[in-house]
Parts: sequence; C-alpha cells; structure tokens
Amino acid sequence: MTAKTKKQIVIEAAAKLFSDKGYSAASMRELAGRVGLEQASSLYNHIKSKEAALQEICFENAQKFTDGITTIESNISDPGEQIRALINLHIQVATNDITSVTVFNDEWRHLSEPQLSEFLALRKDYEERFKEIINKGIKTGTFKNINPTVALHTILSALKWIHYWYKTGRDSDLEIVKKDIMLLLMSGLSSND
Amino acid sequence: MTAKTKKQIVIEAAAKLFSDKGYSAASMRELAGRVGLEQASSLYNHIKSKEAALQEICFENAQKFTDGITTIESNISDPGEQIRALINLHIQVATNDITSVTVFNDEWRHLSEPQLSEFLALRKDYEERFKEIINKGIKTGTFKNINPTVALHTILSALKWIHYWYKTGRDSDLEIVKKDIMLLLMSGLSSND
DNA sequence: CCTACCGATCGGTAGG
DNA sequence: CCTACCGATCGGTAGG
Repeated sequence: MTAKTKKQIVIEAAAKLFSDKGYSAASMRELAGRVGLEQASSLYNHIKSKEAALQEICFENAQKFTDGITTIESNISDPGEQIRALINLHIQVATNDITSVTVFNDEWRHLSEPQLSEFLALRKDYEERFKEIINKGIKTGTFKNINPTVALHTILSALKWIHYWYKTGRDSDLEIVKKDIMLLLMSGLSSND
Repeated sequence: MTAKTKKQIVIEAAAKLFSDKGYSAASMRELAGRVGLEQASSLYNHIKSKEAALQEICFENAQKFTDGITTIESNISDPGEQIRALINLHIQVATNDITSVTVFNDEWRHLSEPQLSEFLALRKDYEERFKEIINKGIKTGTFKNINPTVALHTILSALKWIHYWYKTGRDSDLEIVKKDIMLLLMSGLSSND
C-alpha cells in the first residue's frame, strides 16, 4: 500500500474531469484547481500533456478487458459460463473505477494518431474474441441462432449502462443488478414458465 | 416536398459535425466551411448560436420518442407487444436520421440551463412511461420478475448500439438486426429447446 | 453573405 | 511549483 504519487492523483482527477465535462470541454486550468495547484503550468511536471492523460486512462482500461478475456478463455470452456464471466467482468471493471471506465467508453475518439489506431485495434481484438465465444455457443447449441455481430454489440451496449447507473441512481443493490442483467441477457424479458 | 431552407441545411450539417467531433471540439468555422460559407459569421444569419443548433437537435429527437411512446400507449395494450413496439421505435428513429440521434444520445450534456433541466425532465418522463410498461408486464406475468429499473436501462442501453452499427459495419441486413435484437432482449441468448 | 474585429480562453513553454 | 508569457483559436458582434 504505497502512497499515491502526485502523477496518479493528477490522472485520477483528469479522469473525473473528462468524465464530467467531456475531454474537449475540460481545461487544464480547471484540472490544476482540482488537484490544488494554482497554475495550469504546474501540471506539466507530472504529465506530459492533456492527451497523455487521456492515453493513460484509455489504455489502462483496455488492458483490464484484454487481461480479463484472456483469463476467461483459459480457465472456462463452456460458452454459457464464458459469457456469464464476461458480463461479470464488465460489471466488475465498471464498478471498480467508474470514472475511468466512463472516459474509456466515451472519450477515446479524442486520441490522435497513432494512438487512435492502436486503441481501435485493441478494441477490435477484444470484440473478435468475444464474438468467437458467441459463435462457439451457437455451434454447440448452447445459444440461439442469433447473428453473432448483433448479439455481440447488443450485449456490449447493454453492459455500458452500468456506469450511468452507478453515477446516478444506485437505488438498487449491486448484486440485484448483476443477477438481473445476467438473467435478462441470457434468458430474456419474457417469462417462459 | 418543399426545398430545404438554409437553416435546415445548417442544422443538419451541425448534427453531422457534432457527431463527428463532439460538440465542444466542433468549431463554427468548420461548420461554415461544410455548408459552403467562407466566414463563420455568416452562420449567424441562420442560427442564433452554436448552442441553439444543439438545442434544436436534442429537442427534436426527444419529441420523436415522446410522440412514439404516446402512440404505443394508446394503440397497444399487451405489454409484450408494447415493448416490441418500443424496440421498433428506437430502431426506426435511429436508422431514419442516424447523425441526429447520435447527437441526441451523446451531446445533450452540453446544453446549458434552463434547457438542460428541461431536456432531463423529458427524458425522465419517457423512462418512467417505459418502466410503467415493464411493471405492468411483470404484474400480469408476461415478463419475468426482474428489477424494472435494471430492465429499463439494460434495454435502452442495448438499443443505443444501433447507431454505432449503422455508422460502421452495416454488414448485416436491417431486418435481421431488428429480429435478432428483439429475440435477444425478449428471449435471451440461451436456447431453451 | 462578407469584412473587420473583439475579448476570452485554450494548451503549452521558458526560466527560475 | 510559480511567474510570466505566447501564438492559436474560440464564439460571436457591428456594420454594410
């Protein structure tokens, strides 16, 4: 449990600020104020640039998802259980550091090249591996014969609201949310019995 | 079929620009260029301000959803069919004017008061009415006993990826997308037979 | 629709 | 970490 470096404090405050205002509307002067510095120029002792902060946030979160899916691929073989584990991964990452994942979700497009292409390649790789699991489930008869691309994006998109929920309402328990998202995505809204 | 006014052309180009770069990163100079004006100042003959363009886009789309749910409430009574109609409404609105609904989804937070509160009230109203339908379905046994807030946001969020799909891949037919989103949300990923 | 222009604010650097 | 500062760009106005 080492103390946070000032750089870490700045990056975390940047994530919060980018999440509050959006990357473009966030100013380095406001960021300075939020970490107790009088001058924006002082920030440059801790980070290289505004975009460097964005890069760090985006790639750190990409790493979490890549690591997560790698673990799931190696340790679980049933596609149904793999999807459940992936849903759990998304909920876990989102609730563990909500502001950071919000920036990862919504602000990555402000990356400039070559980081933008690098980021999109990581995302593409993740999506392909996720889709491969869906494909396997369809082939083995575990899943319905749904277009895998449609299923992939519907599920990924459904998992994104978690960060919205966590920021605002939070009127329900995390365990209920987890259970019900999983139920809805795996078995649907309609009652069958 | 009257000709588009220059104002309409400007608003549509603004929607595209806001969707491409985000509201804050979009400049009036670039907007002018996109509609064939040499000077940003010329834009102000057609719109009052940058934010006025955003307001128009956001409230126009809010209206579409409000009108849609009103029609569904009056003409359909079965909650299962109502949810199917709502899913269809979201897909219809998104595919009919994809850039406009993207701005509506992602850029509303740049509205300033009092429009921001007004917009959020409209959204809240829509969500409450959507949730009421879910509640009714649960009470009548048509739907599973899922937390209605969780179901609401999971479904709404799942429907948002349609604008992402429409912009990028579009490797599958709209009818397949519609059918499979509906199947996934109503009956889930798992095969039951 | 253009010319001319303005005050405000931006991200960032030099130097200590 | 601050002082001092810079060039660029921003949304918008006045006037024709």
